[in-house]
Amino acid sequence: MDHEEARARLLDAAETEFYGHGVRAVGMDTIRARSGVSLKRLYQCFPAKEQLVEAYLLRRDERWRSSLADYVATYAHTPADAPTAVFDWLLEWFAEPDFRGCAFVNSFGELGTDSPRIAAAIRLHKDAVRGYLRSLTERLDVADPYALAEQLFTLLEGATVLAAISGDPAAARTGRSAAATLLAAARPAREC
Amino acid sequence: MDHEEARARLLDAAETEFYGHGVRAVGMDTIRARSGVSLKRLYQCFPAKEQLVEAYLLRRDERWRSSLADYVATYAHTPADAPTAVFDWLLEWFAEPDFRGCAFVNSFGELGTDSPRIAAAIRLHKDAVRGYLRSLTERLDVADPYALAEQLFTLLEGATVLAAISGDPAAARTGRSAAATLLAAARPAREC
DNA sequence: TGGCGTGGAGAACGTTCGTTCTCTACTCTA
DNA sequence: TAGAGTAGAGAACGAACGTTCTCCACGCCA
Repeated sequence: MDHEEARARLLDAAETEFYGHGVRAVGMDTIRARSGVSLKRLYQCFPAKEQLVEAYLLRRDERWRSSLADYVATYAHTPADAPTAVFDWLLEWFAEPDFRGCAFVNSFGELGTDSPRIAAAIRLHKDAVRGYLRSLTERLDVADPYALAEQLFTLLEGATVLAAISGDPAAARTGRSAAATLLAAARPAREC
Repeated sequence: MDHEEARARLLDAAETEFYGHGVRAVGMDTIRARSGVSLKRLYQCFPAKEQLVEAYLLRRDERWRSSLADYVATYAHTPADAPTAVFDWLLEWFAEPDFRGCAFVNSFGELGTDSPRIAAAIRLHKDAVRGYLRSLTERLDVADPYALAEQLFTLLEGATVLAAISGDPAAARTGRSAAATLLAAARPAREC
């Protein structure tokens, strides 16, 4: 097992355990056991737990946004369909058996106050999502695409929180219907 | 100091510390030090940390909803103003210096998987908020008040998450404008 | 073949956790 | 004043944490 594979297995274990139970609830020995990587190599790859958490969040950010963007690119045939497609993707995510809300929101609640590095990684993710939503609304014929993107972002975050706590993926449908209404209201009123 | 005062001081300390730093980050000795209640009395009032956390959440639920409902009752002069008044209250909450997001969302991320009692307290709170929002939309002349309440709930949760992570209370204004648009769209289209 | 450096297994370190125990001081009642 | 019960301060306990260290087995160049 070379350095790259050890790193990947550590990040896989970190993602499963930290996302599933919270960061503070999981010890480094659990990461070692689940990854099959020795403690010595673990600390060679990540000199401290905080750096493992940070790397886990950065990798999850990239994968999460890629998955969303790929889905929207595939299923939204026109720019006007993109915002609702975001919520279709959310519905699939919420229905995954190990869904437990937004990893970044959960980590922020746990560590945001006491770890500036992790707080920064979390803000990086949220800003990237915001940027992605803006790229979708900028293509639409609306008066204020940034304001619309912020509203969609708010719905996305709210749906995620409510789906996690209630356990009901249908929260995505509420977000979707609200997004559709906001989208319709934001379009220049041609038909009037 | 009698039993009631000890209990209140413990809950005050628990609220400050658990909300400010997360539950797992705060030890029982910190609660003792901040409350001025001896460890022996602490364990007489709350035989385990989990029960202190549960009591902290239950008390916060009552106070949080009372504060919101009082504000809305005071400042919303018509039923139609109530939904946006909710977001006016949020703006004030977000601007408080120790605001750190929703205590229930944060606790759920930390403990929701491993502590059924705390998960239940969190769901109780969210269901109570849902019920309150429904009581507001039921008074409106809209086709589906429950669906509208769920949309408002989604915006409320999303605004809270984004305000906490970004540190910008303006997230409440985004929620407010989206709520106003949804409210207008939900009203029977008399004027058309 | 023989030394040598790398890597794994897991013991060990010091700290902190939740929780319990000990000891002392004080306050009531007879 | 003597005795009994309560409460506080804080030591003590076992477990778990993040991190480091020890020891041994194995693969490489002379």
